Amino acid sequence: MGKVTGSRGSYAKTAERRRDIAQAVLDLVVEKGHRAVVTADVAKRAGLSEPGVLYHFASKDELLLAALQHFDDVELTALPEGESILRARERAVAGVERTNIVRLHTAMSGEASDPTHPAHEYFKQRWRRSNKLMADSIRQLQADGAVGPDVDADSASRLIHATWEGLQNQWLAEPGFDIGAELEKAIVALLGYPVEHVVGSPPAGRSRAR
Amino acid sequence: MGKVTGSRGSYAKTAERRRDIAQAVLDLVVEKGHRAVVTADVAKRAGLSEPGVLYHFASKDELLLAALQHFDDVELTALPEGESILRARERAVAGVERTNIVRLHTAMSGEASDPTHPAHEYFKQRWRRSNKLMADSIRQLQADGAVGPDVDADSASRLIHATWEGLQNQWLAEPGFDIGAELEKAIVALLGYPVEHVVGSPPAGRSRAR
DNA sequence: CACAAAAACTAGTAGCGATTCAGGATTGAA
DNA sequence: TTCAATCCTGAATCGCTACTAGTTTTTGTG
Repeated sequence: MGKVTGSRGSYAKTAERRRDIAQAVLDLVVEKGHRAVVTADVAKRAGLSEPGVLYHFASKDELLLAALQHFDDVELTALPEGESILRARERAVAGVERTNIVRLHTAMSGEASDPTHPAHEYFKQRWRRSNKLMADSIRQLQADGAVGPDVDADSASRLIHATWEGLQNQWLAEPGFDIGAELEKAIVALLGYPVEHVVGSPPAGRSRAR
Repeated sequence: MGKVTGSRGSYAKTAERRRDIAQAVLDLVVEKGHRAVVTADVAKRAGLSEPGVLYHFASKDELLLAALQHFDDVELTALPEGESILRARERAVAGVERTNIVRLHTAMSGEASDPTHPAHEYFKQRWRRSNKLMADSIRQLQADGAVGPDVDADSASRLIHATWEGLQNQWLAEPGFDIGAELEKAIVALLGYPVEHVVGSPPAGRSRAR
């Protein structure tokens, strides 16, 4: 049933408020790790009461999801033009201050596989989008003759992303190997091509057409 | 100070009790998903009071860890002799009733990358063990001439495991592709060898020398 | 066997933290 | 200006983990 009356839509400053809150969550995640984040702290940092925060995001899970999405946004817009996204990934994981974000990403991706989880759709879309992006890129390389025509672009894309995600997990458990170098090795093996311009989306930063 | 007196060690039935509890947790995880598991239910199912459960496992995280380890045990011992472990993995993931275990595994592997998390050591050892296992297997294949000498066994092992873990995540978010077939493709690309006997450890089942 | 001492357990409860409720303040379209 | 929709707050509520203090069971020892 459509709403007969009412429904005026969000007020002007609401979008900004939501961004502030998401930023507050992100800050706290980076500082303390997502398990130590409590809604009270989020509220304090965002300059809002606790129910005030929950008015904008219905649950804590949605708060964490908002942080992840917010990170996607700021990360992507901050990417230096011309820098290979592959390299950007390496950078993204190397920074200690981002470790906690990757942790959150990994943990949530486990939780979110439950279709009732608020972040379910997010992760699903995320995989789709980045798989498609990279698959297209591979097809382009094939058209250019840089990659053989026998390579299944969709499958290769899937495998490259899987490798990336898995490497992250290993790296979290025990750092001390060059995650970028390993990934590149996998790409070369899968495509038979020393890639420098295969694009996709970083672990905690989805591609976005601003 | 060493214990001058005292310290009699666990009683006879304690190991069994702990197994019962771990089994109870595992059952509940399979039934409801790990997020819906509460210690009260665990206690009820194990036929014990709540503090009684917490006497054996200090926290809920340890309970979940116990479930994971318990699954490793029963899974590994139940593996039909002669069946390729690669195939076993495929089977393991395909079963719907195991989905919740994989979820738990993934989520926890995110949480556990924090060194203070109870499961930190578990996951670290797990990667090490299975990496070593598969690397040795690859070296064996190289000795047999089935795999070229230019392949870096350690790196390949790392990448295969990473791929496996990543494929699982994708599969959880959106099933509907042949996870075993994809993995095999990756293995072939990385080793240049149609492997049937490369061994490692399944996603939620570590190798154990009973 | 008895009996101390450690281990295994129970009832009760403290207390943290997410969520809800019942309003109050603010915004903006008419 | 008016007034409904939106946004936000203080004060509970409630589910859940984990602790405290004391009780029963097990088991080595004489």
